[in-house]
Amino acid sequence: MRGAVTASGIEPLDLTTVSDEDCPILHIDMDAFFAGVEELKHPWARGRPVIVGGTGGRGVVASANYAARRFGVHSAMPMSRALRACPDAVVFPPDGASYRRVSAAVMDILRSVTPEVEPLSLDEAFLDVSGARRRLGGPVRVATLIRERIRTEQRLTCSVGVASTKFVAKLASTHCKPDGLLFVPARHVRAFLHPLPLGALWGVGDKTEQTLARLGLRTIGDVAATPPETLRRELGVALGDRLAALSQGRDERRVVTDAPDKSIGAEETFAEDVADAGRIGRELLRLSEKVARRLRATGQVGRTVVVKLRRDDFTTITRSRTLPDYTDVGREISATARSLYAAAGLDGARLRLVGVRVEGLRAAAGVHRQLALDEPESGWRDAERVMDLVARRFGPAALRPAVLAERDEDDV
DNA sequence: TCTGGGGTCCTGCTCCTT
DNA sequence: TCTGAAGGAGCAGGACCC
Repeated sequence: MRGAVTASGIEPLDLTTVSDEDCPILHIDMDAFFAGVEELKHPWARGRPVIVGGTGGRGVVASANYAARRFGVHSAMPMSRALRACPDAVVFPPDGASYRRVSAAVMDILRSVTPEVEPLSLDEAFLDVSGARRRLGGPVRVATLIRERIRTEQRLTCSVGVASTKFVAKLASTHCKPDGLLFVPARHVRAFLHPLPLGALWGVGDKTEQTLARLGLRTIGDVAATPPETLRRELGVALGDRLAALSQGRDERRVVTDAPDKSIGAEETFAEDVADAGRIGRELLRLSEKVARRLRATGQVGRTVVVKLRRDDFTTITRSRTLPDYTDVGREISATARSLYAAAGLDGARLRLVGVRVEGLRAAAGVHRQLALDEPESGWRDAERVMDLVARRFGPAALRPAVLAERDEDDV
């Protein structure tokens, strides 16, 4: 689809009749990105249903191409169910390195258009192309150019929404998938938004949709017609106010090019539920080392350690502790994580998932670290930096704590 | 049907300090 | 010196997004 929203609906795009001057926000969304990259790597799979996702007993679909989607397959669907719906699908396990490489190339294309690029994930980004007008033309022309370059240089398709705000641009790109371009002029925003279902609103998932449905609301237009006090009372101040604004087409968020990380974490679902405290402790150590490595690789330190534990009945508890000092040392993170697990009183409980996350991040360079009285100046921190160097040279499995040595580690 | 992994944001509560 | 209010930090849990 290459169209524009008009007073009478969506029509073929004709810039001689409508101006895109006040709509500088672009939302670029790659079509079935992971599946598309796999099709490039494995040309024999082209034209067949392709699913990317975990192939273990508890895997879910991370991405499915449009041939697979015709069978009802969608992301986050359990793989077992996806394969029942589409038994002839070709299944690939996720290959993060390839996706990151292609994503970086796509982001380079976007940044060659404007430095005002806000990546949302590997396959999505917002752009503010106000500054590119003189060099490249108006927003719709820039969107067309980007689509052509991604197609010819990366052999992938994407969909682009063009609008005056982030929220509407994102809805527009979703609306024209796959391989589309949709321009929503500022004066037609409400006509575009109001017929859409509640779930299209940013921040409305299953629970919120049920709450709003109890009030008899079905569409974004219904939300727009509801008094803000009612939304606040039912959903809380923050969400109520946000939905009231979005439903009217108001969205003050700017394109942010360098938002700092708030947290870094790692988690793992066991192939089968685990009750053995020793095994859970080793998993917490492995995840802590992984998180610490990522902190050091990105030059960050953090202060709050959060442990996530999910029981076999899917109830999830979290426990956190804020440390006296910032850290990027795996030993410190794992000692805290294991002590939080011990204090949670889940000894003997069957767990399906454990996770470790570090919050309260800062740039390591800006943090002066206070040594404890009994702490040598060169300790685990230096040892782990040497381990980083070894891992970079010989691979991540070359060096690891002895208690993890019996495990194959392919996800570091 | 049976639910991954990486995140952000919000709310409500407790505790501590001023 | 005691007490209560206000505000901030820390913590736990839930909802949501891709």
